[in-house]
Amino acid sequence: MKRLSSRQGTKQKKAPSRPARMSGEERKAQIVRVATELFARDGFKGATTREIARKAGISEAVIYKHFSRKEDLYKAIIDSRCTNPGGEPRLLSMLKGKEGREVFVIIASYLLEEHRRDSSFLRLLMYSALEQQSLSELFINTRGLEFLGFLETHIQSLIEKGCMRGVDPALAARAFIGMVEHYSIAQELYNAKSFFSRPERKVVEAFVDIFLNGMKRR
Amino acid sequence: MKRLSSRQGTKQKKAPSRPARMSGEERKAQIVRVATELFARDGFKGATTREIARKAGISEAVIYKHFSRKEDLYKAIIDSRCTNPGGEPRLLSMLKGKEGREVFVIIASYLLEEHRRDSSFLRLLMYSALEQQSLSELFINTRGLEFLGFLETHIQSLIEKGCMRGVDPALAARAFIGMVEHYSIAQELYNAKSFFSRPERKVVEAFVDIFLNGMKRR
DNA sequence: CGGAGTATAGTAAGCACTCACTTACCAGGA
DNA sequence: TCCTGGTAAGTGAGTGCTTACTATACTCCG
Repeated sequence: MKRLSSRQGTKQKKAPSRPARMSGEERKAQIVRVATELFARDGFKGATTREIARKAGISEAVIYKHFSRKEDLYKAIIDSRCTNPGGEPRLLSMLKGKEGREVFVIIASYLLEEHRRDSSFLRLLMYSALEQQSLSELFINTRGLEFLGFLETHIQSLIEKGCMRGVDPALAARAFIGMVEHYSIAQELYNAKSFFSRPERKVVEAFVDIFLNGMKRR
Repeated sequence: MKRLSSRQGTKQKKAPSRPARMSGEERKAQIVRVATELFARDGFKGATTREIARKAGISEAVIYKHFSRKEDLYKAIIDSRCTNPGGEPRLLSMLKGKEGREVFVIIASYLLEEHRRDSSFLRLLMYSALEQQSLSELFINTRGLEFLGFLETHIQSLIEKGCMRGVDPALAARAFIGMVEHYSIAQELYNAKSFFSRPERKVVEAFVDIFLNGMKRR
């Protein structure tokens, strides 16, 4: 009886009994997707396997078929974030061949846009740092420091070429990233999606403007 | 059975059983102090009443004599932080009568020093924002936005006087606070107490220098 | 004595994680 | 075409532990 043959053709999810059967890899990816959302919202400790399961429409046991511990699931999320092709590599390729002001505009736009598009990354980052996950180092190194280093080198060479003043390039890089990233962080910190909204382009212009002018030789 | 009568007669404190007796207010303040540390370390959800009690050398029940719910304890912490006299009022009084470059130096020094002295505040702030505590608004408003506003007004007047370029003063204020505050936040985010350490004075000089030069009229 | 301060010993609910079991699906022989 | 067994995918009902929070009795001091 109860042949579920109908499911195949129709996409209706009215039957609450069993979820759509999935291949292992599909399911695994789905779990990671749901878990990302919840870890970003509630942190590692705050997110529960129960809710992840519920939101994925499966039982908790399925999670443990794919990930032997909650921590493994977290690790999988970080891996997927660090190796995903939409990340730093994209930025670095965008920067290829660019010079002068445009470099800074691209970096600033990238950071702002990236965060607006997907605030979960920043939240994951902040949580992982606060919770002192040992895993957070991986996170930090691949997504945090890498291009701070790039910027530092870039500024260093501009100073050597005489285009910029002799400010400590590491500090200068931090100053620039700080202006831009703090703008995004503050939207989370002050949960103020609205309290301070300017067109993204205007924000970028102002920051790049202040920074480049500030670094200009007299 | 197990009559603990032995304790009664002797006054020796070799028995680790009972803590020093305290007055209600003393005990309350002590609990808040310990709890602040743990909430800052682990967040609201992560911190447990059990550990707070253990670290204060008392039983959980004592906590609940003073605070009817865990949330009340959290609220007490925030109150104590917001009304504490070492906060914004101190900064604003330091700024009184100051002008020009010095204003920015004072603000930057204040932020850096404040955080170095007590990083738990920044952690509390970040946690309360991430965990979407309804209480965080109080936190934010009294300690976050207030002097962002002050800075904005100050910059506005400098622009009107013709000392600075006509950049959106709100954006300029954010840029400056961003540079400075991000420096502190990054020490938590990248848990890099060491990876990037410059003398505080140098950091302040560099940031103020870049910012003021960037805002100068041509 | 009375009451503030404290401990012991709970409670019910929630947590990560497990296990014995059921279902859906596919391959291949009749 | 239908039957059948192997297996991956999924489950419900746990386990033992931890959580926030409580009921109640004991101890000290004014």
